[in-house]
Formats: sequence, structure tokens, C-alpha cells
Amino acid sequence: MDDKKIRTMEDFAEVSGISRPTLSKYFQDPESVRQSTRDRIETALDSYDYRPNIFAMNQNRKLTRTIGIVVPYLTDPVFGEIARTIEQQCLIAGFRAALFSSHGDRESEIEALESLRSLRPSGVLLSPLGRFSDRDYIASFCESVPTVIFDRDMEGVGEAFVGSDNRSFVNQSVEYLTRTGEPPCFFEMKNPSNPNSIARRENYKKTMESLGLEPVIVQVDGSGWEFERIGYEGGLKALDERAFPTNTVLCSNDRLAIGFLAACYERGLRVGRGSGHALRVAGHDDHPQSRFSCPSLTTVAHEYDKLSEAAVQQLFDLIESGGRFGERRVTLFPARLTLRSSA
Amino acid sequence: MDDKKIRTMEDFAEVSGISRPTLSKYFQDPESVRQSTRDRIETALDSYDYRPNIFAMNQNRKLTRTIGIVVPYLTDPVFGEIARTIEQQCLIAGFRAALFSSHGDRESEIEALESLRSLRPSGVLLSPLGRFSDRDYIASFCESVPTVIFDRDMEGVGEAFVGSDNRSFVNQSVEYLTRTGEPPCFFEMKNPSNPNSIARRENYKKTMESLGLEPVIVQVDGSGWEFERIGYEGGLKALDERAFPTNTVLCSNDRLAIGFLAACYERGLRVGRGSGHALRVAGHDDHPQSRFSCPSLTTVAHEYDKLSEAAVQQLFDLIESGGRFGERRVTLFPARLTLRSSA
DNA sequence: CAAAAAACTTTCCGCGCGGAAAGTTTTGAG
DNA sequence: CTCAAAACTTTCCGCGCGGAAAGTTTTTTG
Repeated sequence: MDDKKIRTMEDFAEVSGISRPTLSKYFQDPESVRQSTRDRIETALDSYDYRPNIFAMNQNRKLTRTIGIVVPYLTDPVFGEIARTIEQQCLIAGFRAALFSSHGDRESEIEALESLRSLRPSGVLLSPLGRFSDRDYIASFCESVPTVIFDRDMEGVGEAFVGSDNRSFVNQSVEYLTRTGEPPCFFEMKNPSNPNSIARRENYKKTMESLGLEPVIVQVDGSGWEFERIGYEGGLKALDERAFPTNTVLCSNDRLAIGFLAACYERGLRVGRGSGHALRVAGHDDHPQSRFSCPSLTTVAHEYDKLSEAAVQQLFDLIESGGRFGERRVTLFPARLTLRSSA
Repeated sequence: MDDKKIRTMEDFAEVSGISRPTLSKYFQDPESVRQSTRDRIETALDSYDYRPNIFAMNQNRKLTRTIGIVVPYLTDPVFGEIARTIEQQCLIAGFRAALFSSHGDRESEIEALESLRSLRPSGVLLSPLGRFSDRDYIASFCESVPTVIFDRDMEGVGEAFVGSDNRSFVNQSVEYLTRTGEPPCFFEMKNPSNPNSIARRENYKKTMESLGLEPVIVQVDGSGWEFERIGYEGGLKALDERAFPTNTVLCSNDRLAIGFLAACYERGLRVGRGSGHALRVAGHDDHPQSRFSCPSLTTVAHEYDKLSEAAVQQLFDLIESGGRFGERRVTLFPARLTLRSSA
């Protein structure tokens, strides 16, 4: 371990007895050199502890082996979880990950992508804000950087989209709820920024109509990312106004549902199925907290692992295809109904 | 906007009529050139849309103007929130932010720091895992990179620590609970990885003893980061075993408390103060969800903003001091008791 | 074992910028 | 208006690595 003054690849070439260009090849892809050479390099490597200068590398390389990850709101544990999964898969594949959050804000989203662009990433995994995104900017970004959109779609933008099948989500929840009790009312924000929310509302309508039932949509005010608060305050108001004609409430997402459950608790309404309960409540997304709400929340779960894996895989495909697919690829994952106590 | 072939600073010098070295100065610090020159550059800048190559810049610069942020578990909204705040303050100060999560794992923490080291950041804000951290590695990292430790301390490591005063936290909660009802039992994980947890337990003991009361500590099994689950499962067990001699439970942190509340709900125990309630429950941290638990959780709040701000400020001081303070600086923030319905 | 292929070495240049040195222009205080 | 200080320009070199070209060695194939 006499790591004296091995600062450059030249230095390391000298002490390891391998020529600099071969070392260069090795550091870009260890598989690209002969096994015997690789062994010699790796032996020297743990004697001298040298690491190539990342800036000098990326300055000249075409592919920087960096993957950008942009999520709309990192504080939401769902995105935290997704980011975590994706990051680890990138690392395993030998890429570095650069993580950015849009903080729910249009300008921040642009800033993140701008930072990312200057990093010249091999590819980007982007979950856009949705309605608040600067569509034109993002479209032009996707033109210059291989980008896969995930979780929330932006139609026509990017070479691929990987997300959940909102139809499957709502079908399952509505079907279950109507089969086991009164038909559900749909509880949501008036102006959701999330395209998934809009798709879910439309699918709720369609599903109800196809069942010959009257859709009832209860919309509450509120903007921003404090969904629990919005669900809580809007829930109190809706309950007090008796806005729900049936005893079953299907929330657009779990965070809203958790807020709504807090409102029910506040008003002394017992939530759950069976006698002795005033209301049934269900959500969508299987938020990590929904397992520990009171009562635990019946919801429809994403397969986060599969989604993350597929998104990463699509991006790697895209990178290998030189940044272009023939046509936009869309991968949707079905949902899994998760029964708990609330409905 | 004829941004044709302005790829290098040389190109931009030509079209802007400013010499390359002056441009170089400008991009490192706009204040370092004369106002009139700055105006000329900025005028040219929005005509030609040039941005210096970040890799070429950082290759030669001493300070990369990058701040590394490492948190133990990004999926925890508390850290998400802190990371968000810190990131924005760095951006305002003209630094880029590189965000990493240790994912609760020793190896990942080392990997994050290793990645960071190769980025040659101006400074690093690190919230270590705690008991699971490789103390020696982190200490040596702090030797080579200006580092401020925050939120959870690692004694003697890093040039500065910014966090919360756990004594103040526990003092306030214990004092309030004893004053308004039966004295609290302390509910926690058996082997907390978080140094804050350990400090809180010790302070609970001391505070109780100083009040002439017998401390009662209920420890539950479980490891990892699923605190709600641990609180829920351990809570069920403890309730069934009648492990709490008083009707008041003080949880080491809010996530544990949220799990415990779910256990209480499951067992049909009404939580809250006043008659008609079986149990009082309180937590620490003011987790974003604790406002919407059932019932809403009485807790002791961090001043996240101040903490983040102070951590960033300390780091900037440290960077300006050339990476060394005379002696280790410790900044602690007191807590703010936040009364809600649960106690 | 010979010939072809693969892997390696040597040499050279370039990437886009930082920074030093020396000379020139601009600024502002008296 | 004068002159020194401040700000700028010109010129040059270096950072650490990527990558091409041409030559040499090793491995593979029949």
C-alpha cells in the first residue's frame, strides 16, 4: 500500500507495467482487455489505490457513464423509494447516478435538467411534474439527451415511457368496492398536476358507467404537494356537507386518503368494512405509510421494483440503440389490489 | 439567438469581443470583473447561449463549487425535506449540489463518499448512519474533504456538527407529560442505529430521575429502517403484555409512534388526553405524517430550516477557512413542543 | 508449425479550460 | 491633466485523459 504519488494514469502505467492506452481501455470496460492483463491491472490496483480523474475522463469520452434521475418531489417517499431502486441498478450496471428533485416546481425542473445537460449524461430517467412542466423545454431536452419518462407520462415526449396502467388500477378498486358494498364516490383534488390523477378520474367515470352506475366525483380545493393536508381539510368539508351519497370513498391516491382518514377520525366516523363502520375508504399507490394508517388502508399497489427495473432496462436499451428507438415504446404495469382494513 | 457553433470559451470570446481569460474570470465569479464588462458578457450570453464545459472547468480548478450532500436514508421524508432545503441554499450560493443517500447501509455510505471524493467537492454535508458507519473511513474522509456533520453526530469527526439538542427535546416532552398526567414510559428500539436515539434514552432517564420518578424503558426488537412496522409490531406485543405501567407512552421518534398508534387502533385503545381515552402517546421529530396520524401526534419539533441553514453556513465558513477550524464547532438547536391530540 | 487474428505498446495529438506572465488600456483620485 | 492602480488582452503552457495510427507481441486456428 505504498500509494506515493500515483496521480495520473501515466504514473500508474509505470508502476503496473501496463501501457497507458490499455489502462484507458480497462477503466472504460474491464471486459475489453485480456483476462491475464485484467488480473495484472487489478493486482496493481489494490497495491497502489489509483482512481482515474473523473473530469478528465468525461471531458473526452462520448459516453460519460452517468445516468441522470429526476423525480418531481423527493420528499414523497414513493419517489424516494423509486430513486433508491433505480440508483442501485445503475451502480450495478457500472453507471454513476446523478439525482435531482424538481421540488414540485417548474423552474426547479428546468434547472435540474439544465444541470444534467451540462453533465452530458449517457441517459436520463425523468418523472416529470405533469401539468406544471414546461412541455416544450422537456421535449427539446429529450431530443438532445436519451431520455426515458417514467411513472407519470408526458405523451409524445421521450423515446419511451414506463409506468402503471391506471385503467387497471381503477378497474380493480371500483370493481372490488361495488362487488362488496355500495358503489364508490371518487375523491380527488380539483386541479391535479399529476397526469395519473387525471387518467384515474376518467377511468373511474368509464368503469362506473360501464357498470350502469352513476359516477360521483367529489373535488376539493388545494394545490401543491401537501396532499395529506388537502385530503384532511377537503375531507372535513366534504363530510360536513354530506357530499358523499354512498358510504364508500375511493381516493385518487393514498396520500389524499391518509388525510381523509384523519378527517374521518376527527369526526368520529369509524372507517372499515362490516357492521359498526360508517364509511369505507380506499386509495391508490400503496404508499409506505398506508399500511400504518388508522385503519390500515385498502389500496391498489404499484409494482415499484418491476417498474424501476423496466425503466432502467429501457434506458439501457435506448443508450445502446444510440439514443433512438424506431417509435415510442410504452410499458405499463398492472396493479395489485391490496386489501387491508379500511374497505 | 444564432447559437451556431459556439462550443468553446474561445469561440465565445470571439463573438463577444471579450478575451478568454476575462471570460474565465467571469464564469468563476461574475463579481470579479468590472460592471461594464459584466454587462457586455451577459448581453452576449443571452444572444449566444454558451455554457462552459463543466468537466474542463473542474479539471483544473481548485474549487469545483460542488457541495456534496449525504443523508442516511432518502426515503425518510425528514431527510428528503432537509436535503431539499440544503440543496436550494447551495444553489443560491452559486454551488452545485450532488445528492447521495446511504440507503441505511454501511457499504452504500462508503460508496457515496467515494463517489463524492472523486468529484472533488468544495465541501460535504454529511449525516452519517451512526452505529453502522465505518467510523475510521469517515474520519479519514473528513481529513481530506471539508465536511460538516449534521443531524446525527459522530463525536470527534469532522470540523463541525450541527444538530438538535436532544436534551431539550426530551426535557420538554417529559416535563409536559408529567405535568399534565401520569409520567411517561419510554418506547424505543432495542438497538437503535441512530445516535440521537441513544442520547434521547439517556436524557429520558436523567430527566425522570431528576424529577424523582422511576424511568420505564420498553424496548422492542427490530432493525432496519421500517420504523413504523417496528413500532406497530412491537407496540402490539407490548400492549398485549401490559408492558406500560402508566397510561403515557413517549416514543423515541415519530415514525415509531405512528406505528404504535396503529397498534393502539388495532387493539381498540382510544389515544388522547382527557376522559374517554385509554392512553397518551407522544413522539419526537415532528415527522410530516405526524400531523395526519389518528389521532394527530403530540411531538417535539426540529427547526429544520434553521438547522439546514446553520449547517450550510458552517460549511461555507469552513470552506473559506481553508477546510480547517481551530477546534470542532458544535451547534445545537433547541426543540419546540408541538401539542396535538394524542397527548 | 505457419499464418491470421487479437491484444498490446509506443507515439502523437487534441479536448476545453485554468492560470501565469508580460504588455496595453481604462479608471479614478488628486 | 497626471499618474498609479485596476482591469483588461495576448501569449503560452499545463491539466489528465481519450483516441488514432503504426508497429510489436501474444494468442488462436487449421
